[in-house]
Amino acid sequence: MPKNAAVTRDRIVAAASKLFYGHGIRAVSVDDVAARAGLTKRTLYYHFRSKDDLIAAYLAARDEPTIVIVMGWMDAVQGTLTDKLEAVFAQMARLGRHPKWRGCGFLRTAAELVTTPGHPALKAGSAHKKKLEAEFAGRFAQAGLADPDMRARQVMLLFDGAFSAMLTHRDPSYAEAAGQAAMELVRGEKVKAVKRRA
Amino acid sequence: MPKNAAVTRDRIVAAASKLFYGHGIRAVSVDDVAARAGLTKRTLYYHFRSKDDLIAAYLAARDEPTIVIVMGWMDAVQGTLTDKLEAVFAQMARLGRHPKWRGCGFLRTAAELVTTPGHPALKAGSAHKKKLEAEFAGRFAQAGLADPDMRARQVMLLFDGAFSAMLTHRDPSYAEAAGQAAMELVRGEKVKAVKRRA
DNA sequence: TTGCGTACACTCACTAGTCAGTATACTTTG
DNA sequence: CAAAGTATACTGACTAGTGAGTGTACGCAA
Repeated sequence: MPKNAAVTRDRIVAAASKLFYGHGIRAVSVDDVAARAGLTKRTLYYHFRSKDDLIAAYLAARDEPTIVIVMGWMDAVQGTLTDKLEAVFAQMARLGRHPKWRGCGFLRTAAELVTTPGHPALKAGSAHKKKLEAEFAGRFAQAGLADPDMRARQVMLLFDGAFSAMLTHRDPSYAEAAGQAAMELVRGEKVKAVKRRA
Repeated sequence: MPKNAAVTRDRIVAAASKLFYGHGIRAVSVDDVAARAGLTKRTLYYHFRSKDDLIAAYLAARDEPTIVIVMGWMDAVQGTLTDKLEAVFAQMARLGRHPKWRGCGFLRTAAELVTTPGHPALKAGSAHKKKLEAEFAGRFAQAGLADPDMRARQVMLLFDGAFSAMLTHRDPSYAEAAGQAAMELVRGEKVKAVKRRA
């Protein structure tokens, strides 16, 4: 029974997402993805030109939902900016405690594909991180920080550092340490913005 | 003419190091390493039990030299602690500008081997990062910071975050941003230690 | 009845690891 | 001290399996 092409495609991406995130890009074969999606490799190649295309689709599918989740953590908290930042990193630590957690899919993909500079998945990863940084910057600007862009960048560095350290040491407390640093950096900056906008 | 075993072993590790760092663990075959070392795969398997052993040897060989380099950056600077930190991250940015730079070998290996929890290479990676953190903590304690361990951890988070962001965006300026954050965190802490030690 | 979506069976290159055997150097023994 | 034996360091050819990607045929829907 031929299904709607978009539905099948989504099923393939969902299978790829589970496997690529869980085991890594190179560790997962196209056959594995096809089997998990419940169809043959030939069908997969009908919907995707190559494995590289599939990898790019995997990260593209993770972009928006990830940002919604992280910003959801932030916006769910009623309180000061530092309260919100604390929540973000606390939630990150919570994720890190889950047995199926395998770090940041974007960073791990960047690490694996480092030798193929123009790869669409790498562009997707870079764009994703920049979007997240911009979201932070927007929140920081609204809260009146003097240099919201700089602070957003610093928080992103702590964010990615926390991912890396949690992965390296399998210890979620690194996320909390990162949260403390983020709070401290932002606290030192508060309320200066009123003088700014000339 | 049979050579000294240690010499050959070192040549294999050197070849593995170049290839694993340059292309990634899974992207490099045992044949590739053997060819680069100028011997046959069978000889490589005479010196190493498995590819996993070779991976572990690769990271083990990078541990000490890496720490010496980073701490060398720090100790080479005559000046305040913040001057030293600025230098560390500036040197990091300089590395990132090199065309052969491929991020942090330890972090990339951790990302690739994430599905094999007990892997000796992962332990080596974790131990390496902890050692570097301890080196920072030692310097911070000597400089009189109130909580050198916490600050060292925060600096390591920025350090690994800078690696990740530089790799993601191919932009060394992230290391400089991380350096600014590190300096700010440490500056807020200075000289409190005199009151501490009860 | 066209063409979209699917499956089976296949290619060919590559992968970790092994088998059996060899040349050289060191050690033991008559 | 010379011959025989043994450990060391090494090789080429191989196995058994996996990798991405493809040629072709078939069924179903509009």
